[in-house]
Amino acid sequence: METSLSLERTEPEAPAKSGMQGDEAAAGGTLTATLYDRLRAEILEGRMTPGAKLRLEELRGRYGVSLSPLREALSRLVAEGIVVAESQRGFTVAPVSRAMFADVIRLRTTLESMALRDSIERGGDEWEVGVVAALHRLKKVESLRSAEEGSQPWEHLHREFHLALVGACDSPLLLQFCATLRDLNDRYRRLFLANYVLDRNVATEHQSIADAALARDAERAVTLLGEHIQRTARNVFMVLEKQAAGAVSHSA
Amino acid sequence: METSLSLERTEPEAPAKSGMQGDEAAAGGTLTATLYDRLRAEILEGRMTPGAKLRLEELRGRYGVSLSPLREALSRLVAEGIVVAESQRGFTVAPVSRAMFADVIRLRTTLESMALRDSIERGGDEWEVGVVAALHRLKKVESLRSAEEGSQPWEHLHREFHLALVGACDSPLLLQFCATLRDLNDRYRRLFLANYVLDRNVATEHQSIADAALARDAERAVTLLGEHIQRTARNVFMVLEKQAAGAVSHSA
DNA sequence: TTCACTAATATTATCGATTTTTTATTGACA
DNA sequence: TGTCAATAAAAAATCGATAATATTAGTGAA
Repeated sequence: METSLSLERTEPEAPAKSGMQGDEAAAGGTLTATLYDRLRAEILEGRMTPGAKLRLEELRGRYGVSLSPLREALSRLVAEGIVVAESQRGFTVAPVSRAMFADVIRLRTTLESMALRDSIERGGDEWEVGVVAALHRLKKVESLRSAEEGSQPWEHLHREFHLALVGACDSPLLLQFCATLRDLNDRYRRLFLANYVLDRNVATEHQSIADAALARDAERAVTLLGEHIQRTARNVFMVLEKQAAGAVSHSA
Repeated sequence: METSLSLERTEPEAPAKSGMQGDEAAAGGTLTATLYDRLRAEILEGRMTPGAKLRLEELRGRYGVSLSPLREALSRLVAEGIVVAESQRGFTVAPVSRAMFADVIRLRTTLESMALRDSIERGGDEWEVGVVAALHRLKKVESLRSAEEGSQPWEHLHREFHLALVGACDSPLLLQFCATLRDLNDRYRRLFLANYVLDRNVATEHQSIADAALARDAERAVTLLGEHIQRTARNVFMVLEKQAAGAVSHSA
């Protein structure tokens, strides 16, 4: 119930972040940055139980580092709302809730629509190329079937596609907000739709959105994007409601 | 040029934050939280030169603490985009730019309008009371004249007023985004309009916005709020443009 | 049995010192 | 005089240890 969103961007130190979730921690940087990337990915990819205690000693052992960089990485995640800090009581993985998810979906739909509209309006050739390319790569992976929705490569390309769509939006801030919301959205999807069997043709949806966008039909593109987001959300809600309150996830 | 916004909220450890900027670090908590509050306030209140290097040794001396809590506090600010970290090169105060400010203003206007609309729609008695009370307190301070715009108490009450306006919006996330944007906005105002002589009746503007909101005239309220934000922004832009590129600020 | 209190244990928060990397300085060489 | 390289100084990142705080276990009284 309490998440903060941070919005960073392309900051020098933490090379990964939103853009490249799959890609493991970029070496070379500081230990803090590496840990930040790894922890962030673990939580956002649904590999950590919401609300779970983050024992420092355990993490220290697991990653083979000292407390300092560990606490620094956690501090960043706290500011992002992905981790919660309680005075004198350490850190815990941010909890999940129906209300929070509903909020995320609502805002994401609104903001990403704004960004998409803007992008369609000012997008040039490079933008069009980017969208087409991203869609192509995504479709390729989907056709392979070796990777169903939720697989690492699919996740990455799916993110890239949505990124490409709004790529021509000229508000860095808005794009950051969108990225944050998408991250939060995806966390829920991965947590609650882990082994989910597709009941619809997601690929077709992406195709339609891209088509509308490239045809500069903002109205239609925004509508389709909204439906796209809502559909997945609906499925998450169903699972979410089946599980009384707690967050029944996987590993710890 | 690159800011991240964080959005936190009412997190247990850092009691202050957006809500109570003036109020110094709440004791009792951890050292990290205290430092976070102090540094955040210093930067946001315009007391630190944008882009300035944050020498750890110096800060350590100034606050009489060790590196650990200091670095943790800075890490949080990094995630918020208020401080920039460069790998192996330490921390610097986030820079300012015309483009960034323009982005902040644009998004703030949009998002705060959304929040205000929502608030007007669902606000109940308590909300109305809150708005009236906040406006009253603000007017009182303004009439005192002992404190012109920019004074500590004025800053606080001004923030409270804007907060009260959108108080009935039921999207915590949206409110956090708004708070973040308001913080960034205010940073520019304080940096560039430090000793600014009012050329307009800000008090009247607040009154009008409140009136429209309480009359449930969302359209009018949103319009007035937008103009209110734009007017101050215009003044900031003027100063901003007079100063070639650099940020000519005060201390530090 | 349950509550309150104290002792023991575990965990976190902070510190001081060490290692690593960057930045500044100096001097050789063209 | 200017450039480059080697070195010295400064700064940042990381570590291991200590102090502070919370949690658990245990004991005795109601």
